[in-house]
Amino acid sequence: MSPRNLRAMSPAETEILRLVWQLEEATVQGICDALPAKRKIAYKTVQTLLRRLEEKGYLKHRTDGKAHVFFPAIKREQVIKRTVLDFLDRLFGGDPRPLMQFLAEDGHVDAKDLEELRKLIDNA
Amino acid sequence: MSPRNLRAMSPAETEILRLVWQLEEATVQGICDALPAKRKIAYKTVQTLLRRLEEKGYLKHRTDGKAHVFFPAIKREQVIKRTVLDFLDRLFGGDPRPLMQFLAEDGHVDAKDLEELRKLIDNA
DNA sequence: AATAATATCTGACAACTGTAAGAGGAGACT
DNA sequence: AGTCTCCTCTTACAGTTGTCAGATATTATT
Repeated sequence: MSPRNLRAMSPAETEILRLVWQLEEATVQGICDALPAKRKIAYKTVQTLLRRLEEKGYLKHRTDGKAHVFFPAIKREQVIKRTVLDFLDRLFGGDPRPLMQFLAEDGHVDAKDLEELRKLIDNA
Repeated sequence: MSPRNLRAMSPAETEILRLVWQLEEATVQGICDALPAKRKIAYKTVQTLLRRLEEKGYLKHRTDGKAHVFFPAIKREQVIKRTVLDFLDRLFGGDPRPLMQFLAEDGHVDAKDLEELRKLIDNA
């Protein structure tokens, strides 16, 4: 139960969990509708992924009418933290700077964003 | 052959590839020695992971004496780019800012690092 | 030359993943 | 009441992953 015992989620599961976070709670259909147009997954597949996320302890559901409404069982921040740190370890040996640098250099974060982040830190 | 056709690497493979980058080139034994003390993997397992990385096109090897010396077949930057962007997509829908913010807030990057990065951008 | 040490090559195998189809229930429409 | 539609529940299945062991080859050593 403890987030320490969380089985890792697969890439496809991660994709789905993100959408649940975005919608705050969601039915299978809801997730299907929220999928990026580019990314076509069958209803049944989404259902499987949601079930597995629940089995692994990331989600819970309640029943609303005939449909299941899934919602997070663990705080997003916790999942993000574990996931990012794990990623950082494997790809960069735990050093976050190359990642920051990549984000900065590849134009994914511009100077303004960076300035905001700087303030965010200075004020912490 | 084109990096466009690269099959995704698994987490364990990523871990190993990072060590090859770090050592620039490496034998199975070299990787074993470079593994973090925390992370115990059998020689044979490392061998399998290196072989799979080669099958997938991430590594090549030459023979030196009786041992294989593995080295990158694709530029690290390319792999990093694909891997990070994929990660970003799945976990954050492609928006890098929450990731930057996480890195900043969780103290993994301090104000000084951030300042450096800011310069890096301003001068670009 | 026989032996020890060290490698590779090949094979294994259960668990996990991605992807989905089929059976069957419950409410809505005719 | 029968049928259409939308769900869930159960089952499937090949490919990938994590983890290694056994057989065999090559180099070094005695």
